[in-house]
Amino acid sequence: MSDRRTQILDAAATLISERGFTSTSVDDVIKGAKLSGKSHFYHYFKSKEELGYEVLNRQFERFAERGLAILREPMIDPLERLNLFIDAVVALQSESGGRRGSPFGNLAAELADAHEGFRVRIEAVFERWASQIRSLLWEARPQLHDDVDAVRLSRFIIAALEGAVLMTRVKRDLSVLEGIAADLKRFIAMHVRDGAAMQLHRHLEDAGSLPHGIARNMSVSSVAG
Amino acid sequence: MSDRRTQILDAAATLISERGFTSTSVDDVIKGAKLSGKSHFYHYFKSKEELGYEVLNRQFERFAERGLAILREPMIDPLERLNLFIDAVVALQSESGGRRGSPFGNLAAELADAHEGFRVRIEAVFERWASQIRSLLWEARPQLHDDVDAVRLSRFIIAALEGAVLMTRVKRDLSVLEGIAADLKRFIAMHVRDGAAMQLHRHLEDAGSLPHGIARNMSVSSVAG
DNA sequence: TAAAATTAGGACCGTACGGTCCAATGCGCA
DNA sequence: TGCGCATTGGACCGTACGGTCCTAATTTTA
Repeated sequence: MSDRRTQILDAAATLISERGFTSTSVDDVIKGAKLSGKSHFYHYFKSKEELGYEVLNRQFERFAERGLAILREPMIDPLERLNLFIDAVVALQSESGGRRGSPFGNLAAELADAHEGFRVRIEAVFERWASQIRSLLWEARPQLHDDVDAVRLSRFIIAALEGAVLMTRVKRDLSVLEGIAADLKRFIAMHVRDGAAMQLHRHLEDAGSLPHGIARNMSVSSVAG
Repeated sequence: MSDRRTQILDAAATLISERGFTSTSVDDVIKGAKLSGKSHFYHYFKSKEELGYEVLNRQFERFAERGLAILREPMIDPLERLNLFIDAVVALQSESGGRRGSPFGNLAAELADAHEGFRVRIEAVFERWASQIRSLLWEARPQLHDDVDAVRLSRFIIAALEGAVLMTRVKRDLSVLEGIAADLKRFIAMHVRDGAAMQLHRHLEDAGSLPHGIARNMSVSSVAG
């Protein structure tokens, strides 16, 4: 992959995450990537659409590096990893001051109905994400209730996070995301075997500021039960 | 309010909820509302922006009629109303086959960053929505734990629903929303006083098909406790 | 019946968009 | 030296967009 290509992709990713795909013109991308003109751009990408697809993949890979990688850490208790992952999403959002949304959620809302090509690709991204969480839940299954539905729970986690990011953008208030993240952790804790963690959560209203706390308690409770 | 105006607003609402605001042209609206030409449109609206604002308000009012009205029903137990409301959101989404998203979430994702005028108005819509849920929770406070944070819980409910609708659109699968709705009910049940409802929820995995069930049990448990 | 509001229809404008084409210039590499 | 790729720069095209202006017919209302 040439230098210029990634340069263009980076510039496009920033612009698209700020203004959306439709509202980002090829000329904007050219300016952002400091290209000489359109022919320079079309030397690397055959269309704006193709650029969009590649940006989407690239965004996922970045997200995978920073967020999803946590879900795979083999040395940490799986449920603790899940909490760390939620913290990572919050942290990622903090960097843009709550202004920029999830790069997938944005595109999803903008293009899911209008553009089938994007819809399919975004669906695939969500599926890859969900499958990461599912396999983590599978790993944590000794600690969880027998009737926990990993498919449903993974979807719930993603939906809650996407919705939280959206509301955070609208309100321009990071505390919205922080609050929902903490509640989400409590919801997950609800699925942990025996009552210990379920009673516990009420003493951990400030779970957001103690991200490691809950998960450790989860492990303890599962060992106890 | 003249007949034509509402006709235009209806057509615009449909188009915008299908394609988004940016991708809906004034000419599209004119075709949709069967107007004779642009001058006819601009006779009623001074700009496309103004149209958008009014559509947003109108969408909220419709949503308020069908969905939010349930939250205010004085004769039904408040927590049961909350479950009925969640069912109503699912039903609303079913009508478009899961294709059309929440009219607010769509606009929020599309315009929150790009257009301050819309952002502020969408924020106001969410706030009105959240305040309805807050006052319901206030009404239900004898049944709830003392430490329930109504502001946070109302935000969580809205975020989860918005995220669920978004994912349903992307996957084109209504069962996603149904599953998340059921989980959301369980999350709410988690805030109910004493352990009865919390143990109960595990026997009500199919809460989605028994919307009245949980809430009735909530009332019972709160009476018992 | 006259004034006022609504409907109709079209020409027009400036701008922006995605995309094409072309000609010229560097540039490294065999 | 020559081949091929990267870069530069700009003209150009068709289309679509939001919005204005103007005239005339039709309907409503006082």
